[in-house]
Amino acid sequence: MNRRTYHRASEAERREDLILATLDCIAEFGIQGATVRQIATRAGVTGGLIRHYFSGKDQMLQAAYRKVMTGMTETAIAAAIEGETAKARLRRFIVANVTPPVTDPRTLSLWAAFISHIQIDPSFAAVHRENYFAFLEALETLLTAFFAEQNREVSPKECRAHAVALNALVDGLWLEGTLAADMFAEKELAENALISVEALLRLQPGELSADER
Amino acid sequence: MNRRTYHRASEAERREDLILATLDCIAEFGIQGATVRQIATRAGVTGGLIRHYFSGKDQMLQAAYRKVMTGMTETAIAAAIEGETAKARLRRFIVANVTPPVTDPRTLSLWAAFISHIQIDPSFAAVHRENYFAFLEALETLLTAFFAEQNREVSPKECRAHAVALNALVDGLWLEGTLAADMFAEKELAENALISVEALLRLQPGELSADER
DNA sequence: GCGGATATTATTCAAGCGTATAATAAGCCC
DNA sequence: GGGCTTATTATACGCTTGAATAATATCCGC
Repeated sequence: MNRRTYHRASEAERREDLILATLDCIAEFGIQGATVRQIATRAGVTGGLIRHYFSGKDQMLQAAYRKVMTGMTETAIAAAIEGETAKARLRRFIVANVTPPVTDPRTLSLWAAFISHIQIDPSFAAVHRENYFAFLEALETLLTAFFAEQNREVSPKECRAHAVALNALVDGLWLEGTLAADMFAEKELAENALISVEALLRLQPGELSADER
Repeated sequence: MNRRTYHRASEAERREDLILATLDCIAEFGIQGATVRQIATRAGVTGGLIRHYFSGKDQMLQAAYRKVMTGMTETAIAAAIEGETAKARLRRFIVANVTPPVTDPRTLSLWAAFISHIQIDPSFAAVHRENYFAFLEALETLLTAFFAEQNREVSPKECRAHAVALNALVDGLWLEGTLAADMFAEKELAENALISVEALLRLQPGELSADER
């Protein structure tokens, strides 16, 4: 007859906990295994609470998707701004995307689970689109600054095409490197990424990849 | 009291039907919506039959995963062998991977749904690995032949690195082009792919992308 | 065309699902 | 520290799930 004792948390805190628990469950059991009860258990609460913070399970999943994507993009952007020159910033951005914590099997599982829902639920498509544009724009900005720094004239159209190709390469290496992590040493993947990027931009070999710090 | 009339199909035929129905359901309703009953309905049979051909739902999903992946790889390989020179074969292989029917939202949904299960179920990881190797090896073979044709000496190690980068680029463009199909004209994506590949291989601009048939 | 083998249907089962509602413990204000 | 608000628990509900079983329609060899 005795109820569980509990702590009344702040709204922000509780929502965060629920979202993190959602991601844990999806990563561990798949989107099928991420049930309301499982998530609640993981968050240390009871199932009913979810409906107090979200209008339903679907809306919570969507919030979780946002969290994953902004996490990935922000990690790479944060790494980039540490660089002192445009070249260094570009370089750091690329490397961050093929290096932990971005290359993480768990993150990839989550990403894929959400991607597979894009065609089914339009609200997931919107989240994807937001983040794709943010990533592409970040890349384009880095590129434009880099070309300017090199006194190299590149039309906006070319710049966009380069951004699309770089985005593809980075995404692809991220996939490969995370799914077949045992095949690549951590440095190897980053090295390949830099060499490939300098080739894509028609730079001199070593211009990005040479081990300058 | 009257039972449905039905047709006794051959094992191969029935398994095929069930697998196709499984893919339909995953694409349409997500992996959550791909229930035994839904799949059976789609295949025009009743639920119980699934257990007659597969030891369980999971094994059927795995068979469906195999089907999707071999389909994608084989389409690209089939396109490649039509080429007369090594260069043409490489070119056709690349283009096929960023062109319908490979760039198809449905295929991407399926692919992503399965990818998200790799970390959960080791048997899915095995399927992924098989196909990743097959794709990488196909690419490596095409590349080796191409370099030989060009009388260009490239060490096996370099060749492998190039294959990894090309694989990444192709996968990434496939993702981008399929998820944001409205942003790219069909030719535009293939054009970008070819220009990027020739850059990655340090070829002369236009060496692959110039509109030779 | 008949009989036997079996592919397929029909039905049942227990478990788990997302959601709704009512009871209650927690913590802040005065 | 007593009362009010409400975050949280507890419980119940109606459905759906994957799987197991029994009944039966189909078709092949003869």
